[in-house]
Amino acid sequence: APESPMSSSESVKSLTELVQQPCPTIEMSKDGKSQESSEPPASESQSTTPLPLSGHSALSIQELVAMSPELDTYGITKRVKEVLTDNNLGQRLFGETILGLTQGSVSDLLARPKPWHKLSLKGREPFVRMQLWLNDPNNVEKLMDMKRMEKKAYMKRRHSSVSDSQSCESSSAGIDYSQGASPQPQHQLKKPRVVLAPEEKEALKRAYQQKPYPSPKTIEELATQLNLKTSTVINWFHNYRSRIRRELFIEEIQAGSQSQAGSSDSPSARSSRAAHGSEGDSCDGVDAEGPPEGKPSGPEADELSSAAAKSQGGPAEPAFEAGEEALRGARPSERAEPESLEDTDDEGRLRAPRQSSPPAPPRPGDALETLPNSATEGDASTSAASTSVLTGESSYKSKESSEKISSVPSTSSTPAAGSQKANSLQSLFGFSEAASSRNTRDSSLRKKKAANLNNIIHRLEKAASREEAVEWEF
DNA sequence: TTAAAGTCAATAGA
DNA sequence: TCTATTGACTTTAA
Repeated sequence: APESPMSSSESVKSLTELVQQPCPTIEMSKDGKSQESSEPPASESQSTTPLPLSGHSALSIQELVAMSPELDTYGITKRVKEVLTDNNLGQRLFGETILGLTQGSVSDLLARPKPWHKLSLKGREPFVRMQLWLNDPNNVEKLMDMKRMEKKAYMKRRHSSVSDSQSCESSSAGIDYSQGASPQPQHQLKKPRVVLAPEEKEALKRAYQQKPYPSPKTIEELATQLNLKTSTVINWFHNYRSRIRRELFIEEIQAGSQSQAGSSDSPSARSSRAAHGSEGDSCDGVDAEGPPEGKPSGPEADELSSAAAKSQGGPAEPAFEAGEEALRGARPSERAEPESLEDTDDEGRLRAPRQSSPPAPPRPGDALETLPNSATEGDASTSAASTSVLTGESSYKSKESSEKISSVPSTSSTPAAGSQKANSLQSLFGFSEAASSRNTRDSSLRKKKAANLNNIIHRLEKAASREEAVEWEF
């Protein structure tokens, strides 16, 4: 990001002006996909930002991001969701035209926003775009227009293709057809998507509980036992770790916002929260937040924690047993000897489901639950420190910041709004509603944090083994 | 080099 | 048709 030579106050001002701009023009990007551009962060060229900045474009989006005050990502997504649903606008349209992201990414982003201070510059971009969009008084109209245009274009296309039977337009279509028609031609242009069986996921989760950062050897073993590609196992761990991390973030955010009792939730926002809350796990077993209304450990209960519990050597769990059975039948995977699948330390308790040893494996891990939740506590201070004059972006925030900070220090550093500058930005980046109030599920959160802590421990151990001298910060 | 962060895009389910 | 999930890939950061 371009470091701005401006003083903070100047940047506040310009940013304020910038974002407040009603935005007379929206040069719609021809196409949402702008990602590739990977413009150099320092680039001044405005042309590098194909998406509508919804405001004047003296600055590139990168610059905007760089000088943006801390934004309440959760509040922003909440509002965006409201606006979209209220106006019957889809994520795809919104994502492609406003954010330059695909539908899936948008869905993910809206459902699980990371706290601002946890985001990289790149990661902040969509939030800045969303904020700008929210501030644009004509945002909905514009999107509606887009929608209409798309529809029209679609109709037109369909029309022409109908009348002009032979060419179903688009060269790409040809590929698809040939692909579908003749299996032969190009051997899979695309490799088929791997879909892990529930049992495989279970096994991987248990492995994760045992070792969030498995050694290459362990990965190899897992892959062999589950009959998966090594890369699949590696990817799974990467994904799982990062998704667990995110779950923790939102847990904290929610815990924080609810602990300060915000009953002013708007219905739609509430419903959306509830919706994904009840969904349970978003990262497949990571459990977005476990049971919505405090069901302690039902079938839907926090998977992460239950996984931890499971891995603790608790009694065999029915579901799991079933899973093993399924795996046994489903996978022809010739499992190695009934030995510990893990090269794991001492206990080597983890076992992937295998034919030879159907009974539930002992599961280590429960102890985690009792661990202090220091897991993510680290950045509270740093983020707070990073909070600049620019902060104080939201009334919503400022209203709760103090409590939030005390209740959930690690969530998102919340600036204490106060200065005039902050106020001016409040109007800019202000959020109209209070945080949604939700029932806390402390234990769930605790468990997750414990898992995270476990994760950290692994890293510490790893680092220690490398004999690194480090100053640990937590 | 490795892990994290950020996305894509295929899919499933509503 | 829309949203959510998730394996894989790309980029970024350490």
